[in-house]
Amino acid sequence: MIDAQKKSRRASGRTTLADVARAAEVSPITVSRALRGERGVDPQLVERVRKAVEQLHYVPDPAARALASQRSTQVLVLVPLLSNNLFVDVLEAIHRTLFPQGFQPLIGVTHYDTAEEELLLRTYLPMRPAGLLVTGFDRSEAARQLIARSGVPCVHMMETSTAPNVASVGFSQADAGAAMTQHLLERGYRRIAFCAAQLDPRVMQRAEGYRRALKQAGQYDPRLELLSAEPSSMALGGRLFESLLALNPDVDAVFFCNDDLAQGGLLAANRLGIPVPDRIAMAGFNDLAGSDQMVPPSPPCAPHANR
Amino acid sequence: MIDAQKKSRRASGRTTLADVARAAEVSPITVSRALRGERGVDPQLVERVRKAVEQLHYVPDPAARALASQRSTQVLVLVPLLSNNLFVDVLEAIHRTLFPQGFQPLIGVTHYDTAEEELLLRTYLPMRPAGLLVTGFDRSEAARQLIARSGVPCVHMMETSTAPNVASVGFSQADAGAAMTQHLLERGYRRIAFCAAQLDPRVMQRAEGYRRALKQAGQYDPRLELLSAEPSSMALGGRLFESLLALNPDVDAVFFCNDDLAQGGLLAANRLGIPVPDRIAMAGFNDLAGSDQMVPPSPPCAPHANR
DNA sequence: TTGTACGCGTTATCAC
DNA sequence: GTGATAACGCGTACAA
Repeated sequence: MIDAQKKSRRASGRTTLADVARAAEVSPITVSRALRGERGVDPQLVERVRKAVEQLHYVPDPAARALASQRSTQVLVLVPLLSNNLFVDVLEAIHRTLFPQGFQPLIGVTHYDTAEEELLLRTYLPMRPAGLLVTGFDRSEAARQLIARSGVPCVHMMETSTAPNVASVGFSQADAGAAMTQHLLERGYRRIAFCAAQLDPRVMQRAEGYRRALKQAGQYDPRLELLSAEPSSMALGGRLFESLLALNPDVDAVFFCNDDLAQGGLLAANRLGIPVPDRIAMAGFNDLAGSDQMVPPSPPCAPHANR
Repeated sequence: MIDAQKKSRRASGRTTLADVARAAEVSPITVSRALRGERGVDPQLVERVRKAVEQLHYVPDPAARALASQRSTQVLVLVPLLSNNLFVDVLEAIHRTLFPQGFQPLIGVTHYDTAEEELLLRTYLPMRPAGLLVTGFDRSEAARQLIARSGVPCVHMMETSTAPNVASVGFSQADAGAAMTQHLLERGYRRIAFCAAQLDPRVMQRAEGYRRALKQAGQYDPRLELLSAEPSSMALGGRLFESLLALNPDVDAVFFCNDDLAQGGLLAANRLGIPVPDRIAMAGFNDLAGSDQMVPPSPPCAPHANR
């Protein structure tokens, strides 16, 4: 039994890079380079390494990697909710993109709470994720500094920014809100209400777009805005719709800030025997599951990107 | 400039345990013990350490911890889907329990695909998670062995097992399916259909319970079972319902294996002008969001546990 | 292109 | 109860 066989007191039993190196008769660093696909390694050695890896069933240790390189392969992704399918779709797309490249999404849920987001950042940033994806720009100053000082590359999702050194991917929520309102105006509706819940920044930006479009058309009436800070739900959509009708009997269209509210509003209208869209038109947002099953159904949307 | 100050070529700039040890004038291992709340450390030293940690803004390095201890603080959680709110609720409950205890859920989505689950295990088990939560018992033999050989403590969710050395938390899906069917029988329904999608193990177990109850009552008719391997959705629920009526005009009740199917079936009935439950009764499963907004609404459920 | 030497930051082991 | 020492498994820096 030679030296290489002597057992350490702490042996984890794990096959290590050094084991592979011995088997392939190269130095450990060559194995490391070969495994990470670093170029500039003799193809013959790469092949020797590959065989040794296979024979020994070698699997790299992520913790040792992270410690030595100061970077893990996890990508921290912070979303407000999982109960809104919009974010589930986003997470699926992120996984489909990252995972095959050797990165793993690490999901954190903020519940639209900046304090919770801050806590998640404090917990996960020390893991030195390879990247960070956050939702929108609404966060605590402390969170902003945590991100900046961590040095972890950060991309903002679901909103856009033109600020320098800020990466973002999304669309203008305000423009989208204005476009929806404009569409209703073009269909001939004049008393267009806006029903919203959650009141997160993106909802408020859509509200801003709604106002902009109506003011431009000279049709803006603040009484037609019904905002609730409650979490969005079908039940709330129904209640908002009933309140709206009671407060403004002359309303002829409703722009719900999210599809679940719209679904609830539509079901309430069905219950109350109010014809849609003859008596009142309804518009939703985000094309959530089930909207195509309503009575009347929402029109088909263009297929989502990145599906 | 003394020895302790000499800069390594690779200084990461990070404050380390050793820094804290110097500041608190104790050895590194004492800091380590104090921070992990190991008992048997002099309270005065613990306090000195606490102060030094605060002054230096020390944050432990998870990678170094994981490497030295062979255990991370992440808990791998594998669920089939995020688009079913049932699993989102489960994940929320898991987070609420683990996170305050210093563990972080690491979410993986299998899409009911055993190959995908296996790949996730191969990717994440090398991170040496502190624990593993998987959904049900339906997995590849390779996956089973990966789990067993990893030595990571594993709990199975959503189903139960009496096998030795198997930890599980859940209820009997078969018994639940039988109970639902029994309830419909007791209400006087006789031609009770079962509409299912996805056909994952838990759905099939509920189907088994459905059959058991009907056979026992002498009312079982295989023609009343409508199973589709498609993913569950409201749209599919509507289609299944329409097929069911066309194939079995005498059906007087439907047990949908999941609430989204039931919602779709109910909306289809509304569209077709079929009175529910007068012409046909409907039952769903899992109490998903929105079921209380249907026409007629689902009766209120007991509050979920662990909320 | 390949290798040597060492550091990454922490915890296990064992002695005191 | 506390500490010295040596891992843990890999990547960086620099030399050859």
